[in-house]
Amino acid sequence: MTIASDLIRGNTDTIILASLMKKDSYGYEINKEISAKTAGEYEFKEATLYTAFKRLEEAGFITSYWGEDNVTARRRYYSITERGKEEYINLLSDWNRSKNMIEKLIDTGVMEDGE
Amino acid sequence: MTIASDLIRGNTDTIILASLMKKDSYGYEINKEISAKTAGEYEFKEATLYTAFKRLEEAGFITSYWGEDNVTARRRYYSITERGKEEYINLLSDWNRSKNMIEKLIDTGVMEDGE
DNA sequence: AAAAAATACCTTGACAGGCGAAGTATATAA
DNA sequence: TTATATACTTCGCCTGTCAAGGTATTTTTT
Repeated sequence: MTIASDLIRGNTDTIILASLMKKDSYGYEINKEISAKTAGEYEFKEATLYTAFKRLEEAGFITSYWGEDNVTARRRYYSITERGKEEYINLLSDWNRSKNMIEKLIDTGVMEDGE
Repeated sequence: MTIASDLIRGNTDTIILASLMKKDSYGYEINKEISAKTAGEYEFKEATLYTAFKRLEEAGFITSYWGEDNVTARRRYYSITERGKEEYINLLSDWNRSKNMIEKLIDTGVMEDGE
């Protein structure tokens, strides 16, 4: 069962920023964390992920730096900025509001909760 | 406060089908119902709404017919099909799964519930 | 030693859905 | 008579996703 990407779409940035709220990280690792948290059910497509990084950096919500020489391939680390933290809070609030709205609009009582 | 359309995007069809689960209806009316249910917070843009009708009809999830001559302007009524009802159930289930996934991924504990 | 897989990043071009803008047509309210 | 409400339609732009392809290094397997 695949998750329709249009359902995740509006939350891409929020997911990335949420991850960076905890610690600096890089694309590959963020994706693996998402995969782990969702028991392998979800992961960004690479093009989507790196496009999102670019978008977020241009908007000033994250900054990036090359990781120290490490054992494996080179890594570009991302760090959330103050403005990014504010944005994350705003996006969370947007999600909560839209979630409630959607629930109000799509419920017809035909489905059990949690189904 | 506007709702980001990317947060609604994946639910456009679900919202329309949910409305048609209750009774046949037409574009303008569906939009007014949505506006009422959300206390004026949301409404589809016309182009979005009519594009969605076309998409749903081509997919066989709804059918349409012109309303009887009425007092105001002509109305194209839409009716949900059996396949449309199945699709609605599937979309509801998709929503529930993705909603849970998203919550798992965006929560960092910084925000109170319902905020 | 060679091949394959894992780690890690990047870019291009196509596609789909949302939507601003503009248009059509009728009825009612000011 | 002018504006507003009702009601639908189409065109073209914009944005985000993603298939496909590429680069480079390290580790594991054969």
